[in-house]
Amino acid sequence: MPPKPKTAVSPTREENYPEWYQQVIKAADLAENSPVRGCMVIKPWGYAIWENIQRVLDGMFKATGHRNAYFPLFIPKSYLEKEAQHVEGFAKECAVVTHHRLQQGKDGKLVPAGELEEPLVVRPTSETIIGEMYAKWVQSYRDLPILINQWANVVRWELRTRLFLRTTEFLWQEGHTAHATEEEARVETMKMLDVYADFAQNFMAMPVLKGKKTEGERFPGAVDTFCIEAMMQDRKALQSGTSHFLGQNFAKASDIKFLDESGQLRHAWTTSWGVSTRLIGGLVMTHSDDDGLILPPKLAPAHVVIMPITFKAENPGAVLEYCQKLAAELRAQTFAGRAIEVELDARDLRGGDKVWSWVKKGVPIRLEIGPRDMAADSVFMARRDKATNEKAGVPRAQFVASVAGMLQEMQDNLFARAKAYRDANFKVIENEADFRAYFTPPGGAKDESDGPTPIHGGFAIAHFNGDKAIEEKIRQELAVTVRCIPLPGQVSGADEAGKCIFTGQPSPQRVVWAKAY
RNA sequence: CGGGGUGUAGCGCAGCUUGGUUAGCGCGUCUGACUGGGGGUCAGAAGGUCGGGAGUUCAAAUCUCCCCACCCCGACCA
Repeated sequence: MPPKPKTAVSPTREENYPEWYQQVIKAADLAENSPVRGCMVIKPWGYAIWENIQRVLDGMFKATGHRNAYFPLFIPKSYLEKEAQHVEGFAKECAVVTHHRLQQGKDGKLVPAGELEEPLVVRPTSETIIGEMYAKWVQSYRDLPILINQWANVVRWELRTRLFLRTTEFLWQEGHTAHATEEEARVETMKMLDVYADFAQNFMAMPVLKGKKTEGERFPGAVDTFCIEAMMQDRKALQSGTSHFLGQNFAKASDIKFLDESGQLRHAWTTSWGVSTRLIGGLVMTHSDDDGLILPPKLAPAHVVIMPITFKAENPGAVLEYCQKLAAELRAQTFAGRAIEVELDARDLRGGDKVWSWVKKGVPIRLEIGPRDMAADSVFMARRDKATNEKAGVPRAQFVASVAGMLQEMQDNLFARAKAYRDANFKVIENEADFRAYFTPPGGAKDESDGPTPIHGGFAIAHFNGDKAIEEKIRQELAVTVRCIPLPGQVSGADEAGKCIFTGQPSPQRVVWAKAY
């Protein structure tokens, strides 16, 4: 029997970060791998987080004038072929439906039959089919803008997958808008980028950088791709949301045309923007520790868990009743615009198991309530953002009155902690030698073929003149890429001109380099 | 699709080189008792086509051949 681990999750982040990530997901019961390779089963606790993400974002989309609709899962192959770069970008990872029926074969097994005249592609994204519909809906400038979002699943046949971060099928939302002018479409692109940044920082408590992608990292078919980039605890970057200015590329491919005020026939300008279940991976890797998940209160499926301690109570029923009454009191409180969510866990489990199960699930506040607490009319409280054994008795009334404030404080603490970590691992780099040293792990391991490399590096802020060949060379040699060209004011010192650290050529500003998911 | 590796109980593994009675171990699971505010102890129980097929042999988890699946690395990616 191996020695009992000191932490609820093993290995620890330090020991093996990728494995730790998997173990946190398992310990928190968020999701598991499915029988279908590369696809995941999102379990209730994980799905509840997604539902909270959906609820908040959906409200933000509605508030910015968007409406939900739903477009088909299947896209005729010919649609995908309309935009050249788009084809190139997605063709290699499409699931294709070629038949519509199964028949019993000679050996009794089912074989596909009824071949389709035109194969259908399972959507990897919906620009093409939505464009096709918009072309019908738009005749006049009076029909614009169209501001639509859809919540859907998409399939990208990835070769290497990781729960939440990259799966063959994933859930997301994709906004698709069409506008009469370039200016309006550009404003829309930036507006939604701001919505994502706002959501990431104020709800996920995940600091993000807003920036623009380089040509190589751009969405296939887009004119400009903007992104929010977050730093995980292994100091790698996670692209957490994207907003694309598509110019007239898709409007031309799908023939979205309208007559303007002067009677001129013009192509519309379109945008698209999305975030996915990958955000849950970001949530895990931003806040969690070696005891499991830590949830920002605003997205936690439960804010408070109450565990009645009834084993040596003379009257267990009274303790339970006290807990139920407390739960009702708490539910009457609001936090961040919704009722406080309370779990009352009266399962017949040993105390330790029960407590640790909620620690691992990341519930912000845990209450253990036994006869002694009831007698004192108090609660015995622990917070997930503090040490597990740091518990204290608090008078019940005081706790109820302060719970919302405490949750907000935890939300703020998580953000502050994540931001401090990110800022501590931001480094302005002025020459190539320092750059290479920064991204070379201790011990000098080149890649991860001999196991995970120690946590190292971070976000490097360095001048770069945009040479694609150099970007590719750095990617090959160091597995480091330009995560984004930060928008003005996002990174202090990034906006000034200088010289590219690789070529010495003039560079208009510094860009953000990092290893990425 | 190239290189490497692994398939034995729910999970992790031993056994295989040197074939030999009812195939083991750890964890987990279930039941009960004692317990219990840092995940406890004891007793008992369930659970296996040894990835599949063919062959060699008196005898195959073990040797041979074929097939399948999965994992890791590379190329590609939200």
